[in-house]
Amino acid sequence: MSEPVVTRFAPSPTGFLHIGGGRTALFNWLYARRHGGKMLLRIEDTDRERSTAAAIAAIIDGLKWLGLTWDSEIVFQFSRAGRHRQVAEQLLASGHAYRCYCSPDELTAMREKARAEGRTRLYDGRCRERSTADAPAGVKPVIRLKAPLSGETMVEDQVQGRVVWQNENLDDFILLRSDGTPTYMLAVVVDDHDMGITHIIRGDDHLNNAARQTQIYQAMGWTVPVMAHIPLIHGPDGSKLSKRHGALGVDAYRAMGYLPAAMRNYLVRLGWAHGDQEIFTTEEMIAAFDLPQIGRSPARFDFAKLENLNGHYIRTSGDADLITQLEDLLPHIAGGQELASKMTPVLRTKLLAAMPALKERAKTLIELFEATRFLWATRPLELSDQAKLLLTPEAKSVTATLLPKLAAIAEWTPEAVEVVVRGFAEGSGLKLGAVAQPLRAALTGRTTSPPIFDVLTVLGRDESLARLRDQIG
RNA sequence: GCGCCCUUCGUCUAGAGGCCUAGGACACCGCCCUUUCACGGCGGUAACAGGGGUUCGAAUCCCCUAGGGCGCGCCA
Repeated sequence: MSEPVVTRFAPSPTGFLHIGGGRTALFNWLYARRHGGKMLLRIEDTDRERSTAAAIAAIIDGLKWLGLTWDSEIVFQFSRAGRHRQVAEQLLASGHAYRCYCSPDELTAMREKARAEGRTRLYDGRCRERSTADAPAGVKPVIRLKAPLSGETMVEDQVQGRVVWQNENLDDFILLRSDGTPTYMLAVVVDDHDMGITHIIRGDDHLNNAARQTQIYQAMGWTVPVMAHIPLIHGPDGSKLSKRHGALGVDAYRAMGYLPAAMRNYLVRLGWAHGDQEIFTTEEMIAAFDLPQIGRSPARFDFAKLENLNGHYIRTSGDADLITQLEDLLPHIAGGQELASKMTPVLRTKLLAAMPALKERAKTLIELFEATRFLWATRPLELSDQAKLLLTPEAKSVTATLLPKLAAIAEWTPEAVEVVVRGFAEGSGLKLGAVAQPLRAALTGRTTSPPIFDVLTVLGRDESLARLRDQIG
């Protein structure tokens, strides 16, 4: 209650914003909102080789799509290198760090030897007591933290509980590289401190780093922020999330037709629960979210549940809003640009009219879009060659009576009508679904959702026709 | 190899010693609704990793084993 909460999301711009990062951002955002605090965004671009402007753009774009906003200006870590170096020098001056002249080759040899002898691969601290007078000429040193040799380092984690490391299992890690740039370990601590971060919420792959970072905080005499290490998301088979599973950029989820609200709801329930509640509005999430309730075991990514949730959000979305969502989606799917150019006020009116019936049966925006294809299609509708094989004399005769209506309302070619009627006539107990099959083939050769209004039209039901007129105009 | 973390239905989870013959959701299977597909309703299959303790009593506490994950870089 005393100090205002400040959280942060700190991705490294070496790729897209993947689903795990999205969840971490969500948790940080929720926690900040819950406590009336702020969430800051820091781009950890100290790896100049791998950081790209495209990745930064993708991360920002992904966060915006998820509806996650950050406060203040974005902090670029690389720009703070001077400050990081200053802290390293300070640590050196206070005796909490030392210069190490070990060459990469020497370190590799040391690790190889340790491995061969079955010992730990930690740095053995050989330069710790080496005086500068003994420094080999021409070697640019790195600066290492003079970590405590005995005792223990403890992290009071909001998710993991109290985690303790014996200090002999922690080594003198590098703070400043030989070229004067800071390592991740130093940069994170300095930035989190300078940015006034009160709560660090991040993936539990950083749990081990938390111990080392705690040692830096202690060496500097700084207050250690509250930490919460959340379990990583795994693939459906329990292994590490790979691209094959769901380690896609959030933009991929947008392209698959998932709604931001559904993503948020799915992500927040992955590893976190609030009793039996499954559906959360953003406000409910904010009100209920808390760190200790987050589970400690990794959760598997399940597309089926995401889809179910997405279907729920599509059904409960406003019709006009869905059309907006579809328009936003168009640029992200194949051939979408072309279709986008076909959007007219008339088409929009038709989409709006059809939406109440269509949104009930779509799990993704892609499915919803496919269900509207009959409205986008150029009329008269073409008959596929495969469908022509279904034509029979009986169908043709029945068609004659329905044709005028259909031509006027649905703009079908005679052949298309015949195919459907034939399918309908083939068995008295024929289900509408059976009719839909040849119909699909007849229309555009597609095997996607049946254009239900067109089917009803063919059936000649006055009621259906009236409804069709009302809804599609 | 060393260190740290984890382990309840197929999946996400509820569960903080008796309320548990373990609850909810997704998925799956039936039935109902329905002139298709959905939605909705009703019902069903399905789990405390294994073994030892502690306790009158353990999914809940302790130990061991097994399995999984993460870390051990002049990457972040």
